[in-house]
Amino acid sequence: MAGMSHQPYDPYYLAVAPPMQDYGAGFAGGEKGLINTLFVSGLPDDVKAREIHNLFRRRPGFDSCQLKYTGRGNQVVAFATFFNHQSAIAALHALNGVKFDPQSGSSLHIELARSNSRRKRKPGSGPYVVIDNRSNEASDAREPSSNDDGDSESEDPSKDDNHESGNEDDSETAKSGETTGADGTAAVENLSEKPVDGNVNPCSTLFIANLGPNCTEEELTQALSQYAGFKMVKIRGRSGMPVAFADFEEIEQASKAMEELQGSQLASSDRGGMNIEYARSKMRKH
DNA sequence: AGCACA
Repeated sequence: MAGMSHQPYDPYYLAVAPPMQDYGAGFAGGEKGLINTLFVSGLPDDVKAREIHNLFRRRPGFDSCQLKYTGRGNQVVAFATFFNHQSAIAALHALNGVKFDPQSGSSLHIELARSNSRRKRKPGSGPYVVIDNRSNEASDAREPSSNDDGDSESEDPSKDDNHESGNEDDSETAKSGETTGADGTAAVENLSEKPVDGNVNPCSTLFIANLGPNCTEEELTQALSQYAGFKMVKIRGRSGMPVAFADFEEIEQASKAMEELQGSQLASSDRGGMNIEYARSKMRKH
């Protein structure tokens, strides 16, 4: 967990926010000037804010979202805000193009928002909010901003109030084992304990499983190339359950990619999100 | 849970 100093960057996506807004100290964003909000369209007009929230809530670095009835026709759009730019990008790649409603066949179109959501996360407000600009229709779509998420999983609303800046790993890093001292010293040696991430030894090659049958190396490259140090990805075992190996220059870079892409779903996937682990051995040089 | 290429 120690000093990873540089952020990966991707020239395609380094969108810079217009300077006219104030990113004050209370703003949820990390790196100032970078877009960390996604604009979501292609939603069915009966979409609920809860659904949007469920769509994004598991993405690493997710902060909050809002559903907006534009008032133009029945168009509905949504904004999802993340704690930093890269998390937003990762979620974009993970969810762009996925079928949102199998019945209607509508698929999501996700892009970076033109500007960041300025909405501060107030202590009282829920994880999602609805803005209804429709003119005269019945206000049947009001959503309480409380937790009626549908599926109840372990969620702890009490710990996501204060992400001000630079949260490299705001996720659950140390959960099993009290080796992380409150004094800041993280003693990471506990011999009689299985690795925290359920994984083996760190490796600069990643093993990626739970891919859909028609996942391509191109698609994976799309998602992976946003991370610094990415070299290449290879798909193996095309029969039934394809897996992939993604090679990075450095272990730290592989770790970063794994953290952020863990569980994210590719557009091609017909199952859940990717399952990423360190590979057992480094990809051989080509 | 599924880890290849040489």
